[in-house]
Amino acid sequence: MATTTSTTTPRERYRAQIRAEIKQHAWEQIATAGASALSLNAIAKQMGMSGPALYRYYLNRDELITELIRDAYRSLADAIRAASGPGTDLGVLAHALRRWALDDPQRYFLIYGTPIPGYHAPDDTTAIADEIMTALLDACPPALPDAPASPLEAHLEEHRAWAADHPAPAATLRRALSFWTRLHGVLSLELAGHFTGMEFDAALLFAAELDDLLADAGGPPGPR
Amino acid sequence: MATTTSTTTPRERYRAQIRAEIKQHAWEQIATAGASALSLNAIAKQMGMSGPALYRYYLNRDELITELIRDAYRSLADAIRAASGPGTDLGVLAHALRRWALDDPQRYFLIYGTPIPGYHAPDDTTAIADEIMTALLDACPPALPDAPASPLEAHLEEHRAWAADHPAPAATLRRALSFWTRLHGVLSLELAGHFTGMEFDAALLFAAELDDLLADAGGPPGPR
DNA sequence: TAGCTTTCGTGATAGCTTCTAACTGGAACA
DNA sequence: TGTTCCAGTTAGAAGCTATCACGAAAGCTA
Repeated sequence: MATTTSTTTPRERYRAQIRAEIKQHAWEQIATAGASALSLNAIAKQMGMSGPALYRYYLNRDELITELIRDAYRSLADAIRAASGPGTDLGVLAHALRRWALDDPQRYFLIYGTPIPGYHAPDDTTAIADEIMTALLDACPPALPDAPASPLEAHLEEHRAWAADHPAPAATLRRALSFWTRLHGVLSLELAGHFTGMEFDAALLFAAELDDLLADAGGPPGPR
Repeated sequence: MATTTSTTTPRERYRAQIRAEIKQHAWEQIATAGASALSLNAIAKQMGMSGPALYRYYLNRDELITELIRDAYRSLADAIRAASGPGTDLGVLAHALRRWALDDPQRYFLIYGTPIPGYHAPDDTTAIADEIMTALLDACPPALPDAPASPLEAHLEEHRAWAADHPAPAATLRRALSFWTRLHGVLSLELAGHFTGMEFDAALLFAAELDDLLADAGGPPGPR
């Protein structure tokens, strides 16, 4: 039996484990009380040690939250990539997104929720966001060549730096943006509970919006 | 010159003025640092009095925030109503919504941002939400009678308690929901800064989404 | 006008938070 | 077997929410 000889020192392994344990408790707190209620002190007590001990592992509360945001982004990108493939369409991606969001709403809001005015997301999250956008563009069906370019598409033709390394035409960029904003619109309101008073099934609204997005690709009229 | 004889006592008037002043400082704090950073202590100091004094005017921090949420809802409803009228279409409403949102992003997020798991919005906000939804339904163009009913519309036909006092058909309800979720999707991501990296103009995306919503009403194909 | 009552603002205090500083004990390493 | 490094401790500063008891001021009423 080959015990995997790691290149890390015992101290490093211990450190990594404690850091992971801290994050796990942090996620539990966030899921039940939201990110604003996250308390380093409470985490320390749950782990059976005194408050200041955690500062050996995270510089401060912000650094921990930043890492949680990074992990959330990473997790979303993984979920999207797991659903992506050579023949995937937007529908598969959409349902992967929805399942990921419903799986832990507060994790979703950590990325797409209320921004803190002063706070800036770490740089590597933009790389992950790019990765997600690329998967999205890949899944977009090829645009119809005969459709007239809208003002937005003309604008995107000249402002496509965010998709510079993707060959998709402006019509596809616009489709990807609509996919993103429309599904986020439904998901965000659903997760925030804005539909609770009304008795309809948010899943059907999500599906209908998705249908519209897919229908606009093929030939038929699309609206209803 | 008739000095308006008010029915309120001096004490009540003073109280109302201080409460308003507190709220004003609260809005400033929220605009610059977000709602989670709102500090009663800091407000008291800004007003030149000691911390506990504020508890004469608001039971606690939550009650102040609740009132701010109520005011935000009220303000949104007023903005929508001001834009509404006998002949208004969805476009006018959409731009009123967008202007209101851009005017104070944190106020928008106070309503539509990350929900606090434990917190429940006050009951009267649902009444205001209904008012907004009614204005929205009123502005929706009459649905085409020949369009086939989608699964969502069939579902809405049976779950329309939230629009019980409005004669609009299911197709219109679906249109209103799409209007809400799509525009919120664009606005929310724009205000949260998720478009900042990409260089395109969010206003054009908003306009394009609005065009799609309006086009689906009239006859022509709609997509592009 | 005089006195009573209500209410406003204060300082003190408890308990929570983040975060720093100094110290101790033990594990890893040479 | 030392020596070094680091984890975790307690103490403490500064901030927060929130409660309490007190004094003072303002309004209401006789």
